[in-house]
Amino acid sequence: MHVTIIDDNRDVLETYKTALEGKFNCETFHEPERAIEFVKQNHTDAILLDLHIPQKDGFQVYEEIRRAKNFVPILFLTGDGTLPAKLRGLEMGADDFITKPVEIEELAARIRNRVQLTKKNFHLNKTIQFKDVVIDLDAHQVLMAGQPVKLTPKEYQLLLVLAQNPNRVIHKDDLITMLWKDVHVEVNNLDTHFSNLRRKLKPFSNHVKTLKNLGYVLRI
Amino acid sequence: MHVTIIDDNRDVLETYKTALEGKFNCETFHEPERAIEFVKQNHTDAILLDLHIPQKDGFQVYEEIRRAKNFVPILFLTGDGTLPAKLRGLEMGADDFITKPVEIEELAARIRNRVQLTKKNFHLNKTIQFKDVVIDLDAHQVLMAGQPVKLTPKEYQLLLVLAQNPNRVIHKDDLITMLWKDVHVEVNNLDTHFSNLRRKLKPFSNHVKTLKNLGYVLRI
DNA sequence: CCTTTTCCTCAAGAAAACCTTAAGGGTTTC
DNA sequence: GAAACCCTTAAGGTTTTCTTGAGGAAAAGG
Repeated sequence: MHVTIIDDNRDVLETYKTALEGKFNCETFHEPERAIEFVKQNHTDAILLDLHIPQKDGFQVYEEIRRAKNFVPILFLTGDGTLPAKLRGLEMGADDFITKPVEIEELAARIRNRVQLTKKNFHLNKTIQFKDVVIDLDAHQVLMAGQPVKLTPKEYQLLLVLAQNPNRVIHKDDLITMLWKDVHVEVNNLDTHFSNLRRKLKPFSNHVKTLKNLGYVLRI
Repeated sequence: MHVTIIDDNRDVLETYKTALEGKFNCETFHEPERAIEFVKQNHTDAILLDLHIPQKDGFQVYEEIRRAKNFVPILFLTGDGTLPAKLRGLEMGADDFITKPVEIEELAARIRNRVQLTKKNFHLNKTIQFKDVVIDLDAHQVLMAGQPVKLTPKEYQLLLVLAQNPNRVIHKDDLITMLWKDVHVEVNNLDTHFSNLRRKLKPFSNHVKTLKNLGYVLRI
């Protein structure tokens, strides 16, 4: 199981890393930017996030990661156990809010707990079905009326992101970040792929809605 | 939101009930059997479960409820903060393990957090509701009596600001600042958007009141 | 009751965002 | 080396949304 730990204090980072090393594979970061970049591009089962990191506000880091990976468990682990901080963290949808000091065993248990619960729920949506359209997330395949639809990688990625977040608007910027990382492309590029996707997905394509100035959403 | 609280100590039960009463609809039980029966037959958004209840082991109660309702959030709330208890509770898949004493605000936040996460996993969105109008924040969609209402971005923003501050007058200048930042626009522009919004929201629109020389307010 | 101010509605032009098509350049496959 | 496939960009057309001004209605204040 892979756990990503983010904390500005290298000593603390090292402490937790060694303590958890036997139980998980740990990746540690003391620069939030690096961490965000890593998390976007690699799989991780859970993220341990300290609130007080210098360059960026911890809550802000949370938001960025959450936008990129909607379902990964993010646990706040912090020395700031004040009520307002807790309330805000929980309010934002953090998967846990753990105040230091904490026993390593409990910390590990809470991480495992979160990963376990996420998995339990995730298996609910391995395939997305609507009318005669089946999106099989595992098989990387889309079926319409039983017939496979041939999508290019970019088209499939787009559909996948939307399908994993049905009825949730995904911003154009986020889509571009997810598909192209840091490479700059024209916004129109995205439009073109959507155009092609819609053509191939007709008549299902009227479920792929555009929200002007915002982004796209899969309405089911 | 409905919360079911289970604790053998009636005083404690009463304490938490009154403390949470303003925030949730609470059902309290000091006999686990009754609680299990109730939970099986009624809807509840979350369950607060004390470990040390006499007739039955708390973990056992947990298992029974979990079997009956696989996805309802169950939070252990207990005075027994020993590590083994915590580990066991988390290991079993409890949604949280809270050690008394705990501030009511945090408790409430943790309950809300768990309910929210459960919704998210079932792809249920954050919403604001007034009468038969539902504002779906994730989908950026407004429903009236179940029917979608097509709003332009500006209209949606206006409605959202008012809905997030119900019964509070928002000054025109503030609205303009929120929607246009530093760009200068005629005040009439705002009026026009409100006019369009009201037309689309009829008959709900009589809740959108104008206060001359002050601003607008959403009266509920 | 009249004046002034503020607000509402309508209509039309302007602006912005979006969609589609087509063409060129990579890359992979045969 | 050719063909097929995919990605990217530009350009033009289309649609949607924004903005403004004007006239009338409603409220406020004397």
